[in-house]
Amino acid sequence: MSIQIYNSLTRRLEPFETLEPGVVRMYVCGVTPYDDAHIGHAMSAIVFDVIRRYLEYRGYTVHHVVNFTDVDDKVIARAEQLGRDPLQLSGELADEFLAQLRALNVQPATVYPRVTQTIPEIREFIQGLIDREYAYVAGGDVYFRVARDADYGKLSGRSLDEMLSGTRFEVDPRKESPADFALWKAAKPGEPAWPSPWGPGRPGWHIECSAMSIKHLGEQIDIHGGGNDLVFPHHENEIAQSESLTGKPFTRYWVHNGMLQLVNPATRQVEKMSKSLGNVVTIASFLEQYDPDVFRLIVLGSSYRSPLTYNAEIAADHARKLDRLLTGLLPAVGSSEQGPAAEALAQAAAQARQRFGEAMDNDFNTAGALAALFDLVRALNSARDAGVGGASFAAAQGTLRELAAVLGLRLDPAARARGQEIEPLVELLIEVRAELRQARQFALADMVRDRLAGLGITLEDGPQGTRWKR
RNA sequence: GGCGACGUAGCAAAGUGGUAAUGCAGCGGUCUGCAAAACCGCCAUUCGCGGGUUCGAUUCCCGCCGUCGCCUCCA
Repeated sequence: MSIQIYNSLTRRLEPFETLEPGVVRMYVCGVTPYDDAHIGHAMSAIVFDVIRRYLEYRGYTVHHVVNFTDVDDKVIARAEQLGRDPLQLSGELADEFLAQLRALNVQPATVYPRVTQTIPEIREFIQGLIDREYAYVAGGDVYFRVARDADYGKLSGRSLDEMLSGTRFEVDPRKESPADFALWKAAKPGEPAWPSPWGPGRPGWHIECSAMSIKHLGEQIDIHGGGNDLVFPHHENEIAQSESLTGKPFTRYWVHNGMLQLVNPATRQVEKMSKSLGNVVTIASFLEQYDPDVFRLIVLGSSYRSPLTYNAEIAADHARKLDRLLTGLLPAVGSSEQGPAAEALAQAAAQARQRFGEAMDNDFNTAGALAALFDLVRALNSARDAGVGGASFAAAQGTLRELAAVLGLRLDPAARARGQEIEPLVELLIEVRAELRQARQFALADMVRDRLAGLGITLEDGPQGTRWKR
C-alpha cells in the first residue's frame, strides 16, 4: 500500500507518487520574520518536519526547501516602528527562528533561501512573465495579469467574477483589473530597494516563493506546503506565476496544515493570539517551561489538517503524556530473554511497527501512530514486570525509540518532570511549614526554609503570611 | 454574503457503512510501612441538531445551528 496524501488542490486523498522515483521535492512556505516566532509557526514547522521524516523512513530522499520572506511590508513597518534597519531586523529574527527550530528538534531543511538572496532570479522570473504578456509594467510597479490566466482560482475554489464582484476596496487606477497583484513594487523613499529594468524596487509578496522553488527544486515539485491561511491569495498566486512562466503543472500535492488556536480554559472560547490580549505564546516562552517533545506531542495528537487547540492546561496534560511514553524506556529489572512474556513483547513490537506504518500511510495520521507507540509502552512495562530483560527487552525498546524518532520525538529521560510549574509545590511546602510553626516544630520548619533556600527559593515570613521568591 | 474546514467521553483526539483507538484526569484492585511509578479492571448504548438513503449511519446525502480560516493593493 502506498502513502495516501490529501491534496488541497483536488480536495481528495490521493496515492503519493513522485515525479522522480525515490525523490521528493518539497517546498514549504516559511515565515516573514518581523517579530518573535510563536507556537503557531512552530506547529507548521513540526508538521512538515514529521512529513519529511516519515518520507525518509519510507526510503525517499527529500529535498526540503523553506524560505524566509525577509523583506516585505510587515518587515518594513515593524522596522520603522523600532527605528531599525529592516533587513538587519529580519535577518536577526530569521536566525533566531532557526535556532528555535533546532531546539524543537526540527531537522534543518536542505536549504533556507531568503528573498534578499534571490533578487536576480526574481527579476528574471518577472521579465519572463512580461515577455509572455502575463505581466505588465505600471509606473515603477509590475503587476500580474490575472485575466490572462485561464484557470486562476483553481486552488482556492474561487472564480474571477466572484472576486471582482466582492471588491470593496478602492481600485488602484494603474491596475488593469482589481484582481491583478504586484510582482514588483517601486521603492518609496527610505525603503530597501534593488535596481531593475522597471526602476528601483523590491519583490511583491508571492513571487519570491515561485522563484525560490524553481531555483532550488526545478519547475515542477512534488509537495508544496504551508498553513491553510496561505491558500488564498498566496498559493493561488504562486500557481498562477509558476504555471504561466513554465507552462507546466507547478505542484503535484498541495498540503496545508490547520491553524493553532488558543482556547480559554475558563470560557472555552477561542481566542486569537494577539499582543493586545497579551496571550501570545512565543516558542521561547514555551521552551522555558517545557521539553520540546511536549509541544511536538500536542501537534502529533491531532490531525495536521484540523485546527489545533492550545492552552496551558493542554500543555500540562501533554507533559504527563511524555512522562508516560518515557516509562517505556525505564531499564529492565529481570533478565529473561525467552518464554511467553518475551515472545508477547516481540509480537507487540512488531505489531506496533505495522500499525504505525498503516497510520502514517493514511495521510500522516500521527495520532494513530502515537496510539501504536502507547500500546508498545504498555507492552514494555508489562514485560518488565514479568521479568523480561536482556536483548529481548532492548530490542523492543529500540523499536519504540526508532518509531518515536520518525515522529521527531527525542524521548530524553531528563525531560521527566522537568520544568513543571513550581508554584503550587512551593505553596504546599509553605502550608506544611505553617502547620509546623503552629505546632512549634521550629527545627523542622527551619529545615524546610533552609533546604528551599539551597534550591534558590527564598521564604519571607511577614504579618500577612509567608511570601516566596526565586 | 462567497469559498473552504471542523463539531466524537470531564479534557485532548483517532476512526469506520455493521455498532466507538489512544493519552490525560477520575474510580476499583495488585504491589508498597504509607505513597509514587508500574500492572489489571472500570469509565461515550453513543459520535452538534433535524430529516433522508440503507437490512443497518457516528461514518453517505440534504437542511439547520455553532466554531475557525480565507475573501487581492491599502489598513
